[in-house]
This record gives sequence, structure tokens and C-alpha cells, in this order.
Amino acid sequence: MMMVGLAKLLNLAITINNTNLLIINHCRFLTFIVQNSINEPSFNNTSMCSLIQQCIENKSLTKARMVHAHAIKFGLLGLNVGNKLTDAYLKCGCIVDTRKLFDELPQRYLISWNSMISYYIGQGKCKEAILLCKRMVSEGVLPDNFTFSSVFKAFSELGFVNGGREAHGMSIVLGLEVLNKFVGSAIVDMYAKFGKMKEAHVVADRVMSKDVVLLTALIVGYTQHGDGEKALKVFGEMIRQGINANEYTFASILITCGNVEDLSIGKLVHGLMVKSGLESVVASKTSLLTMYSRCGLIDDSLKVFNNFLCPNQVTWTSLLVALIQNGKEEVALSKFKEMISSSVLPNSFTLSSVLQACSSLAMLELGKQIHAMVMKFGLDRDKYAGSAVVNLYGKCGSTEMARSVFDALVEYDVVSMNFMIYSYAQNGIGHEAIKLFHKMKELGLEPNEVTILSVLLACNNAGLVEEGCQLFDSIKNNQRFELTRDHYACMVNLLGRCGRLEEAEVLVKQVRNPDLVLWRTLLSACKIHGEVEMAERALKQVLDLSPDDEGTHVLMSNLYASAGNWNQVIEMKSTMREMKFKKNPAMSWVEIDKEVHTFMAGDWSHPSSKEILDTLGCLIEKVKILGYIPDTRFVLQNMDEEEKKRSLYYHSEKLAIAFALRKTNNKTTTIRLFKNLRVCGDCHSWIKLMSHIKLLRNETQMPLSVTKQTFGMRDQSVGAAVLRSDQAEIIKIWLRNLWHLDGTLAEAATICKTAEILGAKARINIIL
DNA sequence: GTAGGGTTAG
Repeated sequence: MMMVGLAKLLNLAITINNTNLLIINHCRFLTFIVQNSINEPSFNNTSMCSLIQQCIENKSLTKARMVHAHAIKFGLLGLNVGNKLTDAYLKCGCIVDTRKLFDELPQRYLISWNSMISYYIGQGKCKEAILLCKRMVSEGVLPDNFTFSSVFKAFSELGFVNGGREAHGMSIVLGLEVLNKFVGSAIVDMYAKFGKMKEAHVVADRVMSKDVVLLTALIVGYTQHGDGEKALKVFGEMIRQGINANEYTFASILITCGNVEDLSIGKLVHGLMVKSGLESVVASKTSLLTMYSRCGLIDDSLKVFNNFLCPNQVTWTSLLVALIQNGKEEVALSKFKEMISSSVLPNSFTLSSVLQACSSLAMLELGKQIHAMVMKFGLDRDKYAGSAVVNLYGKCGSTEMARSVFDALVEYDVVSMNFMIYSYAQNGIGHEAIKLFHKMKELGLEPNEVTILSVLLACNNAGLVEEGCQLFDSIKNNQRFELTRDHYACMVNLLGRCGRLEEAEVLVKQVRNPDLVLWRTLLSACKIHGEVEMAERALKQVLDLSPDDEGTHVLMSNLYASAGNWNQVIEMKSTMREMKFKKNPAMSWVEIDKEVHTFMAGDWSHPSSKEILDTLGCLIEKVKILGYIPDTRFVLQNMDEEEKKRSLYYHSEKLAIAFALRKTNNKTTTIRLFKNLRVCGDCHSWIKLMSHIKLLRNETQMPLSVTKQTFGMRDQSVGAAVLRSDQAEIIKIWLRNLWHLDGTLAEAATICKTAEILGAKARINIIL
């Protein structure tokens, strides 16, 4: 009690703690102070430093402030005490006090400068650290090995290449670059983080005594910049030199093994890791999981995962990514639920990966729930999670939602731009795609191969032939990057579908070793235009490359059918029979109240078949009023015209939509239709007209209400347009709501008739 | 009293 009283007298704030030991310590400390205060001559530098040491050991800011006050009072705030006190403040975690005292000191030890710099870097305040370092030099204090080994990290984190180079120069002058491995490895790491691997390697070669940290920094650099070969080479040399790899090295080199998909080396490294006793270190084991997954051995990844007692956020995410990259999206989604149940929180990596799974499966409802999680974690403006949400909505046909999420992003890069452009492209909104492409360039973002492919796809799906040609030629002439076969295939499709078949064929021949996709694209275009002769040339090439290609036989048989060459159809079908081909039946499915309903043409096994047929009959009549003309060219069997029309009515797409409309109420504005094959041209036109029917439920006996509909498709590869709208407003509105335009004369007639019915003065150019 | 390297994503 006496001590507490004394403390109060001395204006000291003390905390009465239940722990006896703490009270005892406190009392001893106070006794010391009081004794020294009474007996002034015994307060000297040594005793002050000893007191400060106690502050450090107890991590007590209160005591440090108390000693500080005494040091001032007794005029002892000199070099030793002052510098030691900054250390105490720093260890107590109080940067305000530390910095204030540090700035007030008449002179600072190098060690204090270093501590301050290191502290700022540890707190992520890299600019502050660099400023302090510059001030130190300007005050005539030369940096030492400690200063350099810290400060290079600040330059690399800020991406200050020139500053980093300048500091590197200074370390050379002071002889620290080569002689000190701490400095050397920090420089290597810095250049590696800048992606300047040549410079990193040169420095590493110069450092006198190489150790595992230095070489690991080099390996990590090569791994992260995709140079697996060099990473493996450095690793091999390291082992030969007798330098043992540690958990950091294994974590990185296993990623390289996965990247180069070299299972034998991966297994060898796994063996080394076990031999080193580092198999259970979390980060290395996580890399092991990734290595097996990238080598395609997902079961081994699962085995590694099951070995974790308490998988962390990164391990869980690695597992999800492994599953998704091995085509097991559904399993990944169920594992994600497991992760959440085990109270491991997802981060941006996790959510963007899971969203990727939802996008691939077009699972909009689950995707929306994950979007909600993204918002809950404040990641909706994060460029990774945010752009994954953009991709989700884009892939599911909700371009407006995609755009609204896209607009909220803080930072744009080429990937987020590509997602948005692709979303416009696949939903047939070509002009918006092109607009965004120009905006991207205005923002100074360099388009890449994917961007160009997306814009070309947009041109395909919106019939913007001239725009597509212009872009293709400009890239070809610019030679900023090489156009791939995919770009060529896109152009062949664009030209071919609008009837410029000769140009398309020339383009195919321009490609060195044209592949299956290119010839098949040309073949498809030939099918649209009934161009048998060129088709046969393309067919020869396709069969040379892939004699058993089922799709091609089907395509060719369909071409002969649409050209009315029934003899060849019979011949083709018999070849297919001989080769035991079976055409995949076209299927469509819709999800209503979490239940999936699947339909096939001519299959009446669905319990509601009768009602579906009634609804469909009514819908077809309504759509006919809008100008629907059944396009019997899509009937590939030899039958009379009336039979052909009837067979078109019962396509699986139409059955599924009729069913969905019966089962949903007025609140449903969107029906998502999934298909295993490309939608047929007739259904395509029919669906587009359907989206403009406005039928009220009470108008008929049937529960029909279609106001505004978007049809998201699993296979949206229906491409190319030969139709172009002109200024007529109604057509513009219509085009905006359309998915794609495809190029059939029947559709042109449909559009004209619709425009007429709606009272619009439309002019339509048909490009053939 | 001060210092260097790792694993997951769109």
C-alpha cells in the first residue's frame, strides 16, 4: 500500500493487477525509482539504461514514459539513454512516442535508424521507411548491412525500380552487395519481385557465400514468373552444392513442378521433402497438394489434403482450385460449404475461385449467394473477387448486373475488362463491347489476345463484319502480338457466316498448319450457305486431321440434308453406322424450384406433357402473329413441308420454355434454359420473338406472362449475323434485347414483318 | 536492441 501511495505521490498511473507477480515487479520498479529519486547522485546513465531494460522486458509503455520524464528531469537524455529509450518505445509498440523522441534526439545511433526503418517496413509503411533512410544519408550516417537488407523490401513492395537500383548502387560502393549474404539475398528478392530475373541472377552469382535463403529467393522469382526450367536448374545446382533445401524452398519448387507438369520431378522433390523431415510444414504441404493437382492427380491432392489436421484458408483454397482445375466444380462447391462449416473464413482468393466454379456451371442462384458473401467481406470492389462476379453474371446472361458490378470496381485491369467485353460479346451486345474496348485503350490498358478474341466474338455475334475485319487487320499489321488460330477461327466464322466464303477459305490457308477447329468452322459456314463444293474440300482436310471426328460426319450429313442431296445423306449415315457413331440427342433443361426438368424432342415422358403441348400450341400462334415463320431448313429429315414444320414445334428448347412459362408466375422475368448442343436456328428466332410477347395471365386460360426475358444458354456459340439494323429506333431496342443475330433470310423476313406490325419504319440491309 | 526467402484467385 505504501508503494501505491508513493506512486500516487509521484503522479504515476499504476494498475492494480490480481497477479501477485506483476504487483511485486511493479513495486520493485517503483522502489528503484523512488530510491534513486531520493538519492539523486546514483541516477546515472547505467541505472537509467537498466530501468529502460526493465521497461523493454515488461513491455510497459507507462514505465517507459515515466523513465523518459525522469531522464529529462535529471538531464540524462543523452546518446545512450535516448537511443535505448526509442528502442523501448518501439518494443512497446508505440510509434507516436518513438517517432517523437527519435526526432528530438540530438544524435541517433545507426542501430536506432535501422530499428525505425525496419519497424516501418514491418508495418507496411514502406514510403516512410524510404524517407527515413534518405534522411539518414543526408544527415551523414552511412547505411550498413542491416539498413540495406531491410530497405530493399520497401522498394520492391512499392515497385520503385529506380529507387531500388539507386540503393543497389550504393550497396555496391560500400562493398555490401557481394560480401553480405543478407544484403545479397534482399537485392535478389527485390529484382525477382520486379520481374527482373536477369539482374536477380547476376547479383546472386556475385554473392560470395551463397546460402539457402539467397537461392530460394531466386527460385521463387523464377517460379512466380513462369520460368520453371530455370527454377529447377537453380534447385538442382543448390542440391549439388550440398545446400539443403528448407520448407521455403520446397513450397516454391513444388509449384514449379506442377507448372511444368513434370510428375517425376515432383515426386522426387516430394521424396526429398520427406527425407528432410519437412513433409508436415503447412505451406510446403499445400504446395504438394497443388503440384499433384496441376499434374492431373487430383486423388493424390485429396490424399494430401486429408493429411491436414486443421487446414487453413490457403490450404482450403488450394483444394478448391485443384478441384475446379480438374473439372470437379460440383465437388469444389460442396467442399466450399464444408470449409465454411468448419469456421474457416474465405478470402478474395477463395471467393473468386468458387465464383469461377459457379460461372462454369452457370449456377446463378448459388453464384448470387457467393456475391452476397463477397459484399459481406467488403470485397465487391476488389479486382479479383469483383471481376469474378462480373464473369459470373456475364456467363449467366445477366449483362446488366455484370456491368453494375463492373462499374463499382476501384481498379481496372486487362482481365476485368476482358470479362466485361466477353459478357457483351456472348450476349450479342456488340457495340457496347467495342465501346468498352476503346475505353480500355483510353485508360491506357493494353489489350491482350483474350481482349481481341472477345471483341472479334462480339463482332461475330452482332454481325459487325466490317468492324471485325478492321480490328483483325489492325492487329495483323501492328504485330504487337501474334494472332492465334482462335483469332483466325473467329474471323473465318465471321466472314463465312455472312457468305464471304472465299475470303474465309483464303484466311484458313494463311494459317500455318490449320487445325481441326479452323476447317470445321469453314465447314459450318459452308453448311449455312449450302456450299457443297467448298464443304467437301474442308471435309477432306478435317478427315485427314481426325478421321473419326463424329461431329464432322453429323455436320456433313446435315449439309447434304439441307441441300436436299438425300442420297449423300444416306451414304453419310451408313458410314456413321459403320463407324458406330451415334448422334447425341439434343436436350434442354430448366430449373424450376430447385428441380431440374429435362426435355428431348418427341419425348413425352414428362408428367406434364399434355399441358406443355397446349401451352406450346398457344405460344406458337402468338409468335406467328409477330412474324414467326418456321424455318424448315433446320429439319434434317426427309419429309414434307407440313411435317417439317410440325417437327420444329416440338424441339426440346420449345418444350422446356413452354413448361417453364406454365410453372412460373408474373414475378419471374427470366428463364434460364440449358442445352447440351447448339440451339437450332429456328428455335433461336422463335425464342427471340418470344421475348417480345406480352401475355397477361388473365388474358387466356393459360398461365402465361412473358414481359421481359433473358435466356441464358449453356452453349451460346450460335454466331454471326448477316443482318444489320439501321436507324429505326424499334429495331435498335430490339437488337439491344437480342442475344445474337444469326443470318437467315427467314429471320430477315421475320424482322421486317415485326417492324411493320410494330409500326416502325425499319430499313434492313441484308449482307450476303 | 536492428536484417534476407514461401503456399491459394479473377
